[in-house]
Amino acid sequence: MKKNITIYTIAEEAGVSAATVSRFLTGKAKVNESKRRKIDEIIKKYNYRPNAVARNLSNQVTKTLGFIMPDVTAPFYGTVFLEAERVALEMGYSILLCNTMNDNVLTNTNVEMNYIDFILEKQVDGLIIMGGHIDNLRTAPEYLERINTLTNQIPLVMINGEIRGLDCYNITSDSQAGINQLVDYLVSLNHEKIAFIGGYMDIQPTMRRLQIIQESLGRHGIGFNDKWFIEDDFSVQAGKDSMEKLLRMSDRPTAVICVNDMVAVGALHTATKMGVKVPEEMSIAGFDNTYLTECVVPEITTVDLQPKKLANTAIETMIKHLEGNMTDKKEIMIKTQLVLRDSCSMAG
Amino acid sequence: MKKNITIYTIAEEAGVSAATVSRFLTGKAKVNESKRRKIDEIIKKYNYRPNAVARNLSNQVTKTLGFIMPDVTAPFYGTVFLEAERVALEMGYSILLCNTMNDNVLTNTNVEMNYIDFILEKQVDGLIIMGGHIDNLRTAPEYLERINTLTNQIPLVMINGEIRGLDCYNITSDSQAGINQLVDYLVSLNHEKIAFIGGYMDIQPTMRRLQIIQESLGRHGIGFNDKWFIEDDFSVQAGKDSMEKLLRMSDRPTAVICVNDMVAVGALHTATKMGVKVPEEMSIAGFDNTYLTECVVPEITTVDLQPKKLANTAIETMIKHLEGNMTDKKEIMIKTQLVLRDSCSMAG
DNA sequence: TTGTAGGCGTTATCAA
DNA sequence: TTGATAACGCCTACAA
Repeated sequence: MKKNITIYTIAEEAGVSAATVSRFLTGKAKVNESKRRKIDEIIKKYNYRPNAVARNLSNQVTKTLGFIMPDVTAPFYGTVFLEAERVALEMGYSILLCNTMNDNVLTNTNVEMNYIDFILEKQVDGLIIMGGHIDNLRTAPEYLERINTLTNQIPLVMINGEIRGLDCYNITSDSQAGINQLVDYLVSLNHEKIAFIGGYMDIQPTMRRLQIIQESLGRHGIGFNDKWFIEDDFSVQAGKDSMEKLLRMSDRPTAVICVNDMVAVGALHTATKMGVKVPEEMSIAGFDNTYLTECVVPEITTVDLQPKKLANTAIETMIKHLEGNMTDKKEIMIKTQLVLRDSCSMAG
Repeated sequence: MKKNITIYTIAEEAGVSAATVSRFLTGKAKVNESKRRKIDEIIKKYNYRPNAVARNLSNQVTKTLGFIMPDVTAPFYGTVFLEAERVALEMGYSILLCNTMNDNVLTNTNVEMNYIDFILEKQVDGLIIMGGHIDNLRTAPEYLERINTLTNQIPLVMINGEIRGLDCYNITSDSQAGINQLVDYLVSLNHEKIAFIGGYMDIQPTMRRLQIIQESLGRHGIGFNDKWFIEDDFSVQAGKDSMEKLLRMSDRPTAVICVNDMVAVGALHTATKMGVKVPEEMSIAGFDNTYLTECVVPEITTVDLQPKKLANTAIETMIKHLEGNMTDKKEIMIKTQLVLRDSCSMAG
């Protein structure tokens, strides 16, 4: 049972009080030059590091941000997280990450709620939530209630969440612009039979995208065939399965917009395997502009959601808030933009 | 400045002492049924959660594991992390993740060393390190020194690290079996001109894999042409560039083993774009068996490193150690295995 | 079964 | 500029 090296160990050996060592450590008050050197020496001798737990308790601040998301493993989420971590670190904060993917997306909100409690117990200074139940159209009432009380307990930033009337910051991808560009582009390529695959109907981003597509098509006087909305999840496998369904139809679309790049990659995979040439016989477009789009041939045309921008806006907004530089703007939109690659061409 | 709700708030209102509330919370001692109910009621009324920071300080234990890796965004690492998080959570631990990717892989070890200090300050109970400098053949001496002292400060588990003589647990992929299978397979397909691309020469996994390939080929009486080892990093782009170099050679290999799946996907991308048919004209194999291999056409033959097994072995070993159920086995090998898909065929 | 008191490692206040 | 001392919120002997 060897004793911990604490600020007292250092103080004693340096012949000063703990308070002085503390001042040396925080740099918040002057310390005599000679004592300063002595303290520094002892600290090095013991390889002493201040105990962050004690420090946090004393300061009532942890310089830690909770980050809840479905799954870092998905390229889009991963990119957002990595950038968030980078920016946070730069600003002296660290991130406590929780993946809720194991939670059932459509029903059980227990995991996510437990995570929230779990994170709060750790006394994070702020909480960032991306994706997940937060944008489920039929969010369980008790969950909504929980989120609501949450906003009184801790500063909250939501990334692409959709719950209205919540007292928190919302960083949102402005899908409108990107989708309009995409639809205009497809129409300019003479596509009129356009499908939309992937995503759950119950979840806002899915519905929202579909809606905007429909409106956008409408502006060109083109209708959307409901049969060509194939609901599934957000995975590569979903893309594979959905594309297969489309290809088995007697009346096929000529272009497919996918709810994200993973689905797009899956769709491309199936089309290619079934001998349907992309883009000659079938155009495919994705969402997110993750690195996946550049892994496959043809490379996939997609809508860039600027994950890094999303991330650093979220972190900076949070930290500004925490450090008292309040922003009055609670709603921040991040532009999206069409990225042209090789997976779309003239409708056959 | 509203007051925090503490164990005292609860105690007072429930008409008991803080100690009793604490007992209720930890369940480590009996408390009278009626008081028990009263306490429970007050806790619910205030939505009270014990402060983990204070608890950690008091217990001298954080139930938190530090996890250092290069980049969660890479599918292999991401999978390992996610599984680690899952298992840890199940066992009552949480994970503090640090990505060192921003650190320059070949030179600067400062970031990684800073991360270590940073994590130690947070008083994690154990540290898990995967990839990174840890296996650089020419690790800076001061870094080695740091790692060495580290093993005296905190339990350490390394995943696929390669520093010898360190007093820590090593969870290592037994590449041998998988690679032998792969080489045997390629040779059985009549390949004799086999290339190896991606990875840094200075890093153990790269060198190790190359070595095993050479030995394995040797057993078949086949030599390895050094010109066909193309050094680069571990990215998709590396695969693209390396394949292009190979294809520009007058004397081309007929099969390419890639240091990981990302490189393999990149290699496939370039081959396809340059009109070289895979696998008919060029066989490609990867490493890791990440989901990427099933995103592309043809799907990629690869060596499965069992990332989940790696992860839960690491976590379980660590927690067993922490909770006193010492294991004497410090070196644990995880089997690897060839996974056949569609990217290899008979040498033309 | 319960309460009191001291400790976990820092920081901050107040005198000196 | 420095040193005592009292928080910070919880846990755990020890005593009752």
